[in-house]
Amino acid sequence: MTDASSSTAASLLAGLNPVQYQAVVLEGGPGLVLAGAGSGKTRVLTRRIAWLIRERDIAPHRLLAVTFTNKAAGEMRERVAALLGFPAHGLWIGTFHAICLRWLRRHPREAGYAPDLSVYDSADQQTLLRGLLKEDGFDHTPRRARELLGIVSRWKNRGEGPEAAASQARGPAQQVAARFYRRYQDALRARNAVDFDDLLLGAHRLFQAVPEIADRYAEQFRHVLVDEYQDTNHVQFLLVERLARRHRNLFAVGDDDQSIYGWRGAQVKNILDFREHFPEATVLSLEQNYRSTKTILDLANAVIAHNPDRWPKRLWTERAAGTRPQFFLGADEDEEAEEVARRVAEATRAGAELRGIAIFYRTHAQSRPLEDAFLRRRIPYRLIGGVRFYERREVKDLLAYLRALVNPSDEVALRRAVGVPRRGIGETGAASWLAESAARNVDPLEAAAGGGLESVGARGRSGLTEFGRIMLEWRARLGEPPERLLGEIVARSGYETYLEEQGGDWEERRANVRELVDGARLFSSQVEGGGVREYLDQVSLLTSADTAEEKADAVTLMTAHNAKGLEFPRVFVVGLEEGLFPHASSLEDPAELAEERRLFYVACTRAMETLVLSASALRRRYSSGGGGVSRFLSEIPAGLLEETPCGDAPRRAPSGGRTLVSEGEPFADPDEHPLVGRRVHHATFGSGIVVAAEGRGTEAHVTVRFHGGRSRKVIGSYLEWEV
DNA sequence: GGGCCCTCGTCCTTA
DNA sequence: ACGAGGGCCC
Repeated sequence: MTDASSSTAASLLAGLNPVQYQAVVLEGGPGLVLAGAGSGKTRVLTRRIAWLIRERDIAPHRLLAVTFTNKAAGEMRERVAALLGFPAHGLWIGTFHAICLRWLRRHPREAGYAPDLSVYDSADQQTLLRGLLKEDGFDHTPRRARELLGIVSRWKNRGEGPEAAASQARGPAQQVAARFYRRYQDALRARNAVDFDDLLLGAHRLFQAVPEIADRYAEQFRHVLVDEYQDTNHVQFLLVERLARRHRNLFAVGDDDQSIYGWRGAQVKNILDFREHFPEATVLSLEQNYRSTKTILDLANAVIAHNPDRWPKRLWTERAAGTRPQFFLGADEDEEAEEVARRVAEATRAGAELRGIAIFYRTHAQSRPLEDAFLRRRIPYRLIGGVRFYERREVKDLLAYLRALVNPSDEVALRRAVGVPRRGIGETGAASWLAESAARNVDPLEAAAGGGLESVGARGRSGLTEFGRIMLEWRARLGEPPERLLGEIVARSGYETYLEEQGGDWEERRANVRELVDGARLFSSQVEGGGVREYLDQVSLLTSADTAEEKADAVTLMTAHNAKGLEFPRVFVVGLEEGLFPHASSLEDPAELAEERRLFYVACTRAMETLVLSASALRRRYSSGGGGVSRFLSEIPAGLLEETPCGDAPRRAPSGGRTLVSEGEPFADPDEHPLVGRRVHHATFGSGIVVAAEGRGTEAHVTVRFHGGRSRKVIGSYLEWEV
């Protein structure tokens, strides 16, 4: 489906089915388009924007389009330009977060912030909250901080402040969260910082506090278009409702079956109640799927049918049945991954392109065995998400310098910057420095440069003074392009030398540092007037998909959440086990379980031609093998899924890495080496994994699940044991 | 005491 | 990859 550029009006409407057509040309009030998976909603959105600009003469700056990722925004912008034959300058298109940040930058005072505010990512949030918890003697483990931040985030996404939270907090965790909600907000404000939720909330408060500003935007935006409407939260609803109040042209596109962000406050309710909020709304339903073969669609439909409270619809296709989706069970995660890699290799021998193949999993931690398997077979892959480039330590270290320069109140950034490279200022020294600066009401960098801080020990003082001086020098040069300042920081802070001294994978880290500077250079060359502030804004709102290398022919590995909105000819969904997918934390709650099922539905409906599902009998980290295969598999009607063996030949000993040791050896100290879970090799049956054991030493009777899922009881001494 | 380096256990999903 | 905890050095 390529939208070729053309200059005739008809071409904007050509090739659309009747409902798509109606959606593109919808006028005179709000519209909700229920767009099933693969029903061409991106096409509808881009054609509609182009149509409004060209056929209805709406100036681009009077259109606001909200997308779910920056990448989607960029692609949509390009497609619209291609349709129009010229770029739509001035078009407001981006994620809610990016657009809200833009408003906060334009009206910081009215929103209650000083200019140059910092955007805190989840790591910064944790650093901040953990500090507060520690101060008050509360549990300040990362896990606890994450839990509390999750609770606070849900309040924020409902638009509830600390008071409302305090009055409704139930149970010990919520009460602690409510207590620290206020303090956390105060701490953010003191640092002139916002977290991701505050971006939305801040814009909402801005519109409430200064209705004239809201009215101005509501007047400006003749049309407001929102993609992935099922994943909007209450505050986002309030924002679009406010912006569409004047012209009533809210155009929402979404699919209640693909709502997968309930845990961060999204409410399907926004779709289900659309008619109540906008009684005059036109509701259209896109039910023809153009993406998947019939069997894949049938499978997905069968699973999602197990969810209650759905907007009634039935997705259909004209496509042929195609290849029946397959399932296989690996003995453990390594074997499962190995089988995925084997099938990928097989597909490429049959002519498949690697870029058309994707592997989806529930959690990032599952990528490791897959990466290993692809590395062993020398199959190129690209990993989306996981440890993202801009979350790497060396990258965050250097960006902390820029943040601290831009926003002198950003203590999280100041502490980080002063600590790397080491300057003799540790946690205590930094705390004294910042406390004394605050008490004396002086800028921390000025105070540091002055060298007169009494509370900082003699040993760290010279390092701190030097840090303050150099930072002040750089701060005076904030008008320079980001790459020049970054380059300066790298060179004069001695950061690369520091990396080298740290050893380990320092060369890779140094490469990342250089890539960071190159990225900044690219930014300045592409963004007009793109200074350090704009650069920081951009990197703090990047999505994991934004940094992916597009051109490479490689298999794509990502979480099912990241898969939303994408499609691939060949899809693998791995790790289908109770406790993993559905995730253990969802098993108690029917609503969360339904969301897991939607997530599985999203994963399956990405597939165009072939779909392979898999699980492993034993998994080291999560359900520890007790969970069994996912209930979602049993929800698939018998005829729609073909059970296939996992592998055929006994595994050859991998070259390098693992080694097989001779019989008996691991039994030298059986107490230190539990037998269950060990990988073994048998002369006749091949390799497998121990699932049960009786006795110990060479006399042990062990049950082994071999390749292909067959289990056998054998004597320990007949096996080679992998270490 | 403070700074810093080492090892070891833990990690769901994200703008 | 990150923090906690232990040990070493100033």
